[in-house]
Amino acid sequence: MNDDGQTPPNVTLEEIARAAGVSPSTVSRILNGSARVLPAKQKAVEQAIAHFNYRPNVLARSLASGKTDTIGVLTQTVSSPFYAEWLRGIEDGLYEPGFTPLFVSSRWNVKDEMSRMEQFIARRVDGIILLHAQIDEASLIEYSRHAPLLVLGRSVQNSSVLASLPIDNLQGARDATRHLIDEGHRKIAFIAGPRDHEDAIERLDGYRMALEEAGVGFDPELVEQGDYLETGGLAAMERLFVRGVSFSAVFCANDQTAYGARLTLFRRGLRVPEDISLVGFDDLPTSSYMTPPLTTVRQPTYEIGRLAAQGIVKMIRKQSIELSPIPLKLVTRETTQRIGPSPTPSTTPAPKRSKARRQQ
Amino acid sequence: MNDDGQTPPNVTLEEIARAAGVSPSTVSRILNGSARVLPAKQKAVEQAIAHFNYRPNVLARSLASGKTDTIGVLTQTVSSPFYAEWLRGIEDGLYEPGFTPLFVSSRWNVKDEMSRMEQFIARRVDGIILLHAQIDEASLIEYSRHAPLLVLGRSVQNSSVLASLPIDNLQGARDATRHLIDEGHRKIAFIAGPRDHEDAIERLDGYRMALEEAGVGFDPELVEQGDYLETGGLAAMERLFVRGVSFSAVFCANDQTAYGARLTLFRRGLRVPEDISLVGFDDLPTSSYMTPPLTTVRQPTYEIGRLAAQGIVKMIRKQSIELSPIPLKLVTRETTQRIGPSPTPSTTPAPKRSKARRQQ
DNA sequence: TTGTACGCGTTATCAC
DNA sequence: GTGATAACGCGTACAA
Repeated sequence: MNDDGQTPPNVTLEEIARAAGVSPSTVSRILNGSARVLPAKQKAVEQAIAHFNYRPNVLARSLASGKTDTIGVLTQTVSSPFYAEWLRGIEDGLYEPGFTPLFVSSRWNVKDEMSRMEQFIARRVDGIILLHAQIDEASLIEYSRHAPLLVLGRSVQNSSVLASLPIDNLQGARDATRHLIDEGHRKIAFIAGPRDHEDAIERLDGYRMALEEAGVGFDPELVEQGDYLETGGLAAMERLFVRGVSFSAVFCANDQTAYGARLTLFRRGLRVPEDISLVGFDDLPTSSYMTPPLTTVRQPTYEIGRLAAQGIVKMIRKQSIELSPIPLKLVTRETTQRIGPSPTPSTTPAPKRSKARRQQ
Repeated sequence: MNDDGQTPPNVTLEEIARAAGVSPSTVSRILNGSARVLPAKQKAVEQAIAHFNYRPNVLARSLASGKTDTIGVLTQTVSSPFYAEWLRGIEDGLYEPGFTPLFVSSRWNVKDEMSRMEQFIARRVDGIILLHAQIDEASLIEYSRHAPLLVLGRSVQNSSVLASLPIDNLQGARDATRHLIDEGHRKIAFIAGPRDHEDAIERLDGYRMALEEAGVGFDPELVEQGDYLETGGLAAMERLFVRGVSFSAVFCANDQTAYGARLTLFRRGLRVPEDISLVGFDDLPTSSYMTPPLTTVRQPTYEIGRLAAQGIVKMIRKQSIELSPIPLKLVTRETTQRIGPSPTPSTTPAPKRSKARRQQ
């Protein structure tokens, strides 16, 4: 255990105290600013700290103080471009109040989600943010006895230690579909997300609702199953053609699905939007760089992430918070186009051009 | 401090011991399997654990044992699609050996990088993986005295506690450029990455080297400055046109840059690859879904991440590791096309079609 | 095989 | 203001 040159020379608070000729408590006080100390001692300690390059042991500190300044963040996968923005927002929002996020992925698996939650509790995180968690509500309540929980993209029975920030997928999908209808489309296909995803179901519902509200009627034939991934969109689009159904527009449950669908259209030599209009959902950073730029429903993920970070911190500090559902907004770009007998007798409506949106 | 129904009912090892009628050390032994215990006691303890829903306090455990089973992962930004794959690989690779990654972003800022390193050390992580870190080598060596370091995308003086896994950007860029030359291109523009990024410089060098090797010669006029982001690619491409230089192909320092450049081409009504060939670098998951699918240099990021995870674990266990530089491979898709007087007297070469590549 | 006692590095509660 | 002293929850020699 002696210094062989390789052993980490981790200095302790006690050694600093000895070097500075004060007691450990004084050093601790200076470190935390928890009380006034004579300037002379203050200086001596600071010099010792600098000299030995002392770094307080976070674990010991947490063990003694009972708080870790750590927030567990349960995401489905760190690698999805969609979650990435959320994580960035959370990280940024947590930075200023001095908390560190602990990101883990559960791979869309409820069992994994629960084991990750156990890990969080074992690590004594001060709070937890869950993204699209599928854990049942009873378990959430149980977990919330250990640390405040903030659930994103879902609605649960709120309490002082369990909050939720729902996202209005239904409204977003309805707006998008209505936009296509307004542009004259009647045969609008839909490529759905995973059957067991709450938000995927809501988006399907929004699509259906808009159709019915407009008197167009919902046609199951026009719906194909996707999986929120590019491959799924690609295959679903292909099946739509193989089945021979006719349509002038396609609404995809998310942007990645739209990317896949767009490739199938390209393969088949169909133009977007001249032949087929295309709409996505999420507004991923790259969607404004699709060819042509994708019309989609924007989810302000980064901002939501920041909101969530601020929210969980407030909960930890036992302050009350109120979270109103996040509204989504349609971003009209260039993959949609008016179709059919135009109400106004224009000859060839020029394709609209919205300015390219900046990506951070 | 009494149970008011809200206080986290965190059971301790000692309470388990009392409930099971054994000593704390016995419980500890059972938890860690560090010694044989009478089946009867074993069972009693396990029942108590289940009954009280006991979860060992990770902090206390780490403080006592001196290891945290945690790996600090310093990334530049969690939100980049490029890093996302690395992180996923790292997380997966760390899972089996029982380590937890601690992801933090330094936002391409050396000062942030160093403060994050301090945090890692303060948290007593068992090892650290750095992605594209710009910290000077002397500091790295200093940090490596506290925990083994593995540096990705860079080459440093290796030791038993400091390893690096270089990525051969130069070779990748050279291959890509050579491919364009082979296809008959002579005027090949290049949109560079940030001036202070080592890999960006290497890619520029590879481009230049290929040109010189082929006797085409390097022309500074054909080089524009980008920033590895879509906006940068968009603007750089635009400047290329404004400056009036002529070219038949564009090689972008990374895929995101290519996305931006592609949009400018679209805006100007130029077809890819019929009018201009386009090549990227990285092979992001969405690049195979670009319209048309992007020819690019593939970096096996996920696999590199797994390799890194395994590597750092070995270093922690004081096993020797050997990391050979990662070769990159050109993936020929549909944004490049033969040009000019074709050596073989074909009339109109049909655009090549590679099968769409799966994403994860 | 099992229990006791101490240490891990801090914070917090006391007196002084 | 400052310094002992006792937690914090667990691992682990050491002894039994």
